[in-house]
Order: sequence, then structure tokens, then C-alpha cells
Amino acid sequence: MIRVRFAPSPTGYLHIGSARTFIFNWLFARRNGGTMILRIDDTDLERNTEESLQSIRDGLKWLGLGWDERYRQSERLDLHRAMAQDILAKGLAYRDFTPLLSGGGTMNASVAEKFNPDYRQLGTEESDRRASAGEAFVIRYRVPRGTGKSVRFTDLVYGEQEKALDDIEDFALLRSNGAPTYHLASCADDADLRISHIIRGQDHLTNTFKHLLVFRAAGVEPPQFAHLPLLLAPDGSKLSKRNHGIAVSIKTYEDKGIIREAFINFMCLLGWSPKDDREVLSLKELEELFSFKGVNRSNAIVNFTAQLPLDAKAVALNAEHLRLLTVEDLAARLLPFARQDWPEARLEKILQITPLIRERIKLLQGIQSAGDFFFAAELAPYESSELIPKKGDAALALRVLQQARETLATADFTHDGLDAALRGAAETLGIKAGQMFEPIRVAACGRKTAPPLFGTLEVLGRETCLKRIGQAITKLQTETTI
RNA sequence: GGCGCUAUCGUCUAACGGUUAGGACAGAGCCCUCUCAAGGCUUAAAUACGGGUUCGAUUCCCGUUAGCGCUACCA
Repeated sequence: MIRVRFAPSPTGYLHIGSARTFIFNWLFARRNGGTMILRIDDTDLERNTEESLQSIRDGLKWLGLGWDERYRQSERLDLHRAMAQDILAKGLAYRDFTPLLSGGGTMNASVAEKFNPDYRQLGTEESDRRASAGEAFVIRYRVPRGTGKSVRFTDLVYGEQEKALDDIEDFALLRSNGAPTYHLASCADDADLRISHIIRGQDHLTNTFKHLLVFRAAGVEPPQFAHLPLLLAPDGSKLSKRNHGIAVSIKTYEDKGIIREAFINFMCLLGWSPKDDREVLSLKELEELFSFKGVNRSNAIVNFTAQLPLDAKAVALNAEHLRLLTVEDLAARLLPFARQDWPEARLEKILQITPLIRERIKLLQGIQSAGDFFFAAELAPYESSELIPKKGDAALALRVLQQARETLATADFTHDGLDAALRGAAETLGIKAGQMFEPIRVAACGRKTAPPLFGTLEVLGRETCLKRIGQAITKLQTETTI
């Protein structure tokens, strides 16, 4: 029975690296008919925040993948303490009475000792006496010393792993305030929840040796491990909130208008490959293709910039996924972005615009710059020189617009009707179609780059088109010399 | 400092020990075209360095260098 878990600790907003870990766990579970478990690892009472928990909830909700079971570590403290006591009772751990230093320990990592012999060798009676006298202590795992032995396991991604016992310090299981450490709580819960595969970031690769010792001490069969390469910033440093800001938050992707399908696709391509040349993959395809054989071992850089906090490849994949949506689906997702700029925007209008802009936007946010003239009552100011077509002058522009006003007053206001009418008008004037269309486009949209003309005019409607052309004519007459 | 992991175009990546080292994004150019896109075509761009093993190393081994991780009563 395959059981996997995603275990975030609520000490910051949902990081894209965490999101990727969730995705890989989910994919592995779904691929193999397993169970996906969400476990909030909130044993660090000092650093947990409600905002962080909410950010994780929001992020996972946006991802939309879901889970089958859900737990909170802070509700399972008895289980953790019981395991610590069990290990202590077996003599595999001991009490360390070293006082907790304010400021966080000795800070001299370069000469860090693996253990303090004073307490490691303290007799059981003496230890019990001091504990019952109320002296504070931390429970440490007693790593066997001088045996020449090592701990080993086979990682599903990194292969054979081995570490000498003598290189592992006597790590803490239970803090002096009675709270379990991450190592203890994690192992106790993984054992209790019968987790079969632990899929997590490579930053835990060396912690795994400790975890194996805990599982062994508790007398439980350890799960399988699969570690994932880490995500790095463009300069090769670890992704961090402090140094990279919003670029590490999943919310940034949502806010910019990356759709979940594209985000999941992009995350999978960071550190995993289907091994053929396919890159645009649906969730269903990812589910069918995912395996640890495709996960590679070197860290991947998320190539965001100061201008755009998203990797250009994520944006490109998003553009592909946008085109895969139906018009109705895309329009519905575009609506909230349109309403950020035009609160009155209606779905009906967006449905008309969507086919015109779907191949011209890469992010949902793109509707704000690509579709402004559809929503704005009055066009943003533009230079009258914009109205003048290539190889033409103001006089030509004026003639074109006057002809257009006449033609459009009676033309059939459909794509094909406008096509025929405006090409006919160009012929009447004896000019190229392009020269005819350009002034009309600028008059209608307020700029030279816009969606194809006929569809655009159709959506704008006769009234708006005539009004804007009239304004352009006035503009030409007052701002240029003809 | 100790221990561990990793190293292919700028970035993400592919390549049973035998390939002109492939694809994608980003870049450049051309075509198409009512502008912009989209699409098509073309182009530039990589095996960190040094030793082995082998008829033959991107691939296996060792070393160097670099990056990352762990080395907390954080996770």
C-alpha cells in the first residue's frame, strides 16, 4: 500500500519548492493508486504563524490537486513523546542537562562536538535523580561510537547512500520544554501514519541517516526515500524569501496569471524529465509518465529576473496551456483579471474578446494591456501621428478615416462583412488594404498593435467605431497641418 | 572546519561506452501576413579542469575546482 505525505511547516508562505514537492508526491500517489496525506509539521511553536498556514492553504487550493488524509503534528504530541520515552527506556537515548543558552547555543560550529561525554555517560540513576529533581534536560539519541559501522540506505533518486556513525552527532529528540524536535516528530508520525515513501527535498538527504536510526530504535520498518534536487535562484544561491522576495512564492504565479496547469507542468520540468522531447504536458499525461527514474540529481535554477519574477519558460508554457483551454474556460479565468482594471467588465464581453487575444497573451494578466480599448469608455490619449499610415501623410489618413466613417455607417458589422466593405473602400480610394486598415486600427484601438481588425471592430460595435473614428478625424484636423 | 550531494548550450534538459552531443525557453535572421501575435524555416550557443580504465569516454574510476546541503533544544 503506497502512502505518501507532504509535510510543510507553517513558518512562511508556500514556497514554490514546497509546491513542487507536493506535486511530485501527488503524482507518485496517483500514478500508483496510493494515498496522499497532508501533514502540517507545526512543532516549532515559536515560529509558526496563522498567516503562513493560510498561505499554505491558499496555495494548495490554487494548485487544486487535493489530498486524501490530513493531520496536524501539534495534535499528536503525545505520540511523539511516547516514542522519545520508549527510546530513552531502551537506553538508546539519554538526558542532556546542558543549560539552554540564551542566544541559541555555542555558535562555534567549526569545532562542534558530536556529543557531550559528561551527559552521554551519566548513569541512569543519576540521570533519573536529576530529572525528578526538576532539572531541565533535552533527550538525545545515543549514536553508537567507535564501532566502525555506518548507516546505509538506497535512495530512489540518489542511489546508494552511506554515512559513518562516527560522523553523526547525538541529535536531540525532545526539547527541554517537552516539545519534540522535527526529527522525532517526523519519524513518529511517518511510522504511525504508515508512510511508505518519503518524497522530500534533497536538503533532507543527510538527515535521513538520523531518521533511519530513529526508526530502528523505535523498532519500525523504515519507509523508502526519494530525495528531490533543490530549486536555486539565478545566481545559484538557495531560494529564500529574504533574498528573492516574491519570486519564491507560489502566489506570485497566481497573481501574474499563470494557470495551475502550466505551473504544475513547469514545476515538473524542474528536476524531472519524461526523457523524450515532450514538454507541454497535461496533468493526466504527467500522472502517466511520472517515475523516479526521470528525476535527476542536480539542483535546478529558477531563472526569474528583476523585471519579471517568473521564469520565462513558465511564461511560455503558460501561453501554450492558455491555448489548450476552451474559450469559455479561458474567458472565465480572464474575468477576475479584467475586473482588476475594469470592475464593470462582464463575462459576456470577455467571451467575445477571448478568441481575439488568446494567442496574443502569455499571462492572464495580459488582458489588461491587450484588451484595454475594449473596456475603456474613452481611449487613452495617443499621438495624432500614429494615425498616419506607412508611405502616407496626414491628408491620406484623413481621407481614409472619412471614407471609413461612411463605409462603416452602413456596412454589415460582421467579420466577413467588414472585410468586404473595407477592402472595397480601399479599392475605391485606390490604396493598399494595409494603408486603409492602419488608420482605422489606431482610431479604434488607440495604438498600432492590436488584434486583427475586422474581429476587433465587430466586437467594438458600430456605434463605438464611428465615435472613435470621428474623434480621430477631429484629432487630425486640429493637431496636424494638412 | 567535518560529512554528504552535484557538475552537458545563458536557463530547463536528452544522449544501452560508439550521435554531425538532440529538444525546449530566451536571443538573432527569414517566410507568412491588415499591425501585433501565432505558425513555419534557419542560425548562434554546452560535455568545469586534470589524470586514469578502454579500440573508443558526456557516460566508468580517482583527484582538483566550484556550487549546494547538513553540521540548532529550525524544519
